[in-house]
Amino acid sequence: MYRSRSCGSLILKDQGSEVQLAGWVHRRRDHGGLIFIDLRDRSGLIQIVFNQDNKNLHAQAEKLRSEFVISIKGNVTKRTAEAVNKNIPTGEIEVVVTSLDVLNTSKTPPIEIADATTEPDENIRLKYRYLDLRKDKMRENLIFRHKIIKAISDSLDADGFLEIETPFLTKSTPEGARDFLVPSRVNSGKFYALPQSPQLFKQLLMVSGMEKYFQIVRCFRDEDLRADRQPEFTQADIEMSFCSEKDVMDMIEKMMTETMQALEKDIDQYRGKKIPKLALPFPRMSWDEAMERYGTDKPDTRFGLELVNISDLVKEVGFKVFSGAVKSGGVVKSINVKGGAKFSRAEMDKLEAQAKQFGAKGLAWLAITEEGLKSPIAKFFKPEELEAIVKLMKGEVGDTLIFGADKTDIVNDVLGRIRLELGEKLDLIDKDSFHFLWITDFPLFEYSETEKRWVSRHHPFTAPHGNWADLEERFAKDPASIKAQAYDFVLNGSEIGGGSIRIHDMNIQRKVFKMLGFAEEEARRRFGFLLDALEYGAPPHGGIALGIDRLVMLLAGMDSIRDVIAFPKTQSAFCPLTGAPDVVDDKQLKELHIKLA
RNA sequence: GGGCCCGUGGUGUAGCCUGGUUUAACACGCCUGCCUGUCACGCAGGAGACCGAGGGUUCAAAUCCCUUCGGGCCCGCCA
Repeated sequence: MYRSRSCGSLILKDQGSEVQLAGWVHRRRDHGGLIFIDLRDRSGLIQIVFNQDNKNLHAQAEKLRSEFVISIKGNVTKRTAEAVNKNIPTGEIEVVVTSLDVLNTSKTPPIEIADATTEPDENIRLKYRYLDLRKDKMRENLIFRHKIIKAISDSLDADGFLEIETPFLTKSTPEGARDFLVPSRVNSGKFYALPQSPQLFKQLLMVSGMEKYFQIVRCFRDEDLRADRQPEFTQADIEMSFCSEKDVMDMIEKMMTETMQALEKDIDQYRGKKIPKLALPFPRMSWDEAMERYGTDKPDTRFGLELVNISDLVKEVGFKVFSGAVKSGGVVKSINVKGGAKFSRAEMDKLEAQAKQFGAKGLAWLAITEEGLKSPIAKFFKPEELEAIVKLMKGEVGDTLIFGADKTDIVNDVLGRIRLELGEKLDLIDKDSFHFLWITDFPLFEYSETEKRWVSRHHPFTAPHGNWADLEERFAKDPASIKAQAYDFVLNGSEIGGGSIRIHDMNIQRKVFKMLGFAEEEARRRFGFLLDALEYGAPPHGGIALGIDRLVMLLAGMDSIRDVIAFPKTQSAFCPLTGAPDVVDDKQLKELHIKLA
């Protein structure tokens, strides 16, 4: 036996009892005759004391160094009033050691575990991840992650959902992200793909009559990495039968609320303050409205600075950039940057440079000052035209209006991004608030410029809104106007989940494949198993998948998904710890029937 | 595929712009010694980097230039 108690569990009431503890030497304070050690295990810290009552023991203690692993026996003692350390939970007590066992020594670690203020280069953190994870923050993050997953699982379990595993070695499907491929040894020249999500399997489970399925499951997408994107990531994948969109959203709201309740203390601790309770139901906003007001399908509603469409006001003005944009089917939108008039010319130039980077031709602006309107474009307008714009924008002295004029999607994209920049720059974002939001009524299709065809916005199994019978007619007329029974779940401007009601009718599914440009034969080859299944009494069904890593990151207030994943990869998809990916033996390649170019 | 930032003892940084008094500085850590109430203990002393790698410019390069490798943020990409 190495221990009878955990370090962090000791409390004042334990005084007088003899305990055995095991853990790591966190810090040592050697006073010569008296040695203090902060002993650390997963539960926390406790100060242990070596005095000179036992000379032999004291001599052993002198040799202890950072990160040595020890087991001790000792007596829990109340500290004197002056000696209490209010900074740690166990600060009222200490353990006077009576015997010491060094279980392992340690080299001086390249990461200072006890130093919470500095953070080594990420390369070093990942190479010595097992040390990095010893630090308080990382340990807390992993514990927090565990609790979130458990809360989600508990909530779904209580609701009658079954956790069912689905294959990792599966079939490559077109559409969507690039697949990770796994060569088959047994089937020469053939490949499995790792799932981008268990999408088709969970639908099949509905056909199987499982009714309510969930899985905390790894998904794989071979795309470039970002602060919030890893090639393998975890989803809470959910599917249910006989449900409407509202049923799914209601269910997720209940689950999220229960999860937030279960995590309340942890979240408050992360933020160092009480976080207000969530307001229910979460706001639901159509995709059209989100694009109109925020220029994005994942609006950060923690602050204002909304986009306002001023096309009607400017379609006849002399300024061709504005009127021309409207006349050619585009749009002119404006943001009232409250207090923006204080920006210097250089700051406005920088903002414009950013807008150009985002794809704008320029960024017009108009400052409302005590001395009147200041703007490089004012001279192109009649005074009453400017007045009307300022009035519509509710402009006041001290504000700056910025404008985007172009094709609708460019204006939305540019101003949407500029809005986020300004939100940060003007410090308008309450970092300790949680704005959950549903975006609904997505377009079913969008046109892909690269592929020169209509592609699914969500995925090809998404059910359209409206009458399914005249789907082809609607598609022929105006593909972009067809809305989907699809919804995204947004938190603070991040997409943390998305789902849809699926097509459960083989004929409709077949038609959608056709619209997407799959020949009958190809659809059969790629998705035949799904089409078959839909012919055997497939119930209406739908579901959603939540990105666990992002959710944990946002709730914990971290800036990178890597801080809530035990062993993540670098931006170049490399693992400094293991050295993966790496070359393999010729023998292995040969068995897999693979010849390198 | 593209843009921007970074790389200096074990760790985090300064120095670089404006090349030469730099024997490359500081903090943490590490080592030795002293110390019985510290808790980021204190005090005294010490070791440790030729500046990511390669090339170039120059009398002289951590410093300027080019190439390359690695890390980060972003665009593209991510149904």
